[in-house]
Amino acid sequence: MGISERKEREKLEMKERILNAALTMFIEEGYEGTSIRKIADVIEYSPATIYLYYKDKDDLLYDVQGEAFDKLYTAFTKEAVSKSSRKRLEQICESYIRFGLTHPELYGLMFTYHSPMKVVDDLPIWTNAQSAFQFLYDTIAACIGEGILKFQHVQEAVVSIWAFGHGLISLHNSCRLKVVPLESPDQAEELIYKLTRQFLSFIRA
Amino acid sequence: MGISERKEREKLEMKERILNAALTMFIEEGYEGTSIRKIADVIEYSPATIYLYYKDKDDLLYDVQGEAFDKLYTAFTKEAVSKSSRKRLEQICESYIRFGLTHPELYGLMFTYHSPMKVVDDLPIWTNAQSAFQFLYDTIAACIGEGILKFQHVQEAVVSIWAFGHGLISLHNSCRLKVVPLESPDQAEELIYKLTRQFLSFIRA
DNA sequence: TGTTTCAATAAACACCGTTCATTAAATTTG
DNA sequence: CAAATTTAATGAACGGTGTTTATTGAAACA
Repeated sequence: MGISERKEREKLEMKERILNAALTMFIEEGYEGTSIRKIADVIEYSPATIYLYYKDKDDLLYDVQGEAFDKLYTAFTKEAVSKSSRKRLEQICESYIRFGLTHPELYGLMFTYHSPMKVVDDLPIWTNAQSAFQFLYDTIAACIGEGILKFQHVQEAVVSIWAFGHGLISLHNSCRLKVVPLESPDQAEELIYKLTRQFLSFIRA
Repeated sequence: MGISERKEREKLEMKERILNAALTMFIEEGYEGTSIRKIADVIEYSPATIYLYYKDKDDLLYDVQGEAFDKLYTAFTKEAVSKSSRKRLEQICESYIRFGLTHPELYGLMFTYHSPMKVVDDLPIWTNAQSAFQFLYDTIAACIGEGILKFQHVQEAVVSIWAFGHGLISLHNSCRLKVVPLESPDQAEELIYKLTRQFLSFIRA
């Protein structure tokens, strides 16, 4: 009975086609430019077909968010490779900032938009962010273990460092840094990298 | 010629009626629950009428954002009154955090949603945030003048402190702190206040 | 009183997410 | 192989959205 296996494989392939179209559209057109109808157009199926593979749009965007977190985790494992936990933390932060500035729309889906989190509301845990989060957590735990950070509790350190980086990126990506007089867009990005390094120096023991 | 004056007054009154309805609806129903048609329903006019007073929905939401910033500035002036600039900075931060946690939807309109910022795109400056921002800026400038912060440049201090507070609030309001194992929602809020105080201690000279 | 100005609106346009009865093809059964 | 059944796909509709425009009717002016 190879038929049911083939059908299941085709089902997965179709779901992946939808996901890829959604991911591409999201990167190129952003949240507002990504609609079920346009995705259906791209994959040359009717809008109703998408609902055979995804419960609703939030469900689909949750998987797109998952892809985005895969990209972030890949960036971490490629760019934060130092054996020194202190240096690795710096590399993670820089990698995180670069990701947020380079992929603003994906970043919004990962950390800002409510839509994909509606799926998580019922669930006990938000698995999409798990790998990337664990990578940061472990590195900070190592730092604290070595006594090179002012923090005593890993959880507090993680939330603080994350919040600082996220605050900078999200204020920048949402154009809120416009209240701050800056000479150029480049200056804003350079400031963000600088302030991150400065923050890390402030929390060093 | 009192007629043109009366007409202008009526025009302003109508615009205010629309604005108040939008503000109330935004607080109670949030961004997604606020539509032109529902606002029109509340004020008992047709949807098209709103477009005689506001160019588009973004234009209206920009004014709602302005009202929200007025509320924040009022909170600042009421809750951050210490003569000590160091203490006043702490009061501003606590006031900011409390505002963000108490009015999540308004906070999103002020610092997250793109919609109201489309109006600012063409403008040279984002005036809505001016007063509240200046209040923070002046206090930090005083702190640096007294040499009680590790920062040398006011701009860098403002962006860093703001980003830290904003990061905490926005991660919390968008449910992203779900990756962090916390025992209760209350614990999350208490953690946010604690980390803010801790951050301020880290940047103290 | 007749004319003009203008605020308000009904109706339409072009989208959106989503549901459901119908169709047609693939699979299983007799 | 033919008939019955399962199932993937869809057309059409529902109720919603922001926005535009031609039309109406009342107020202001001459």
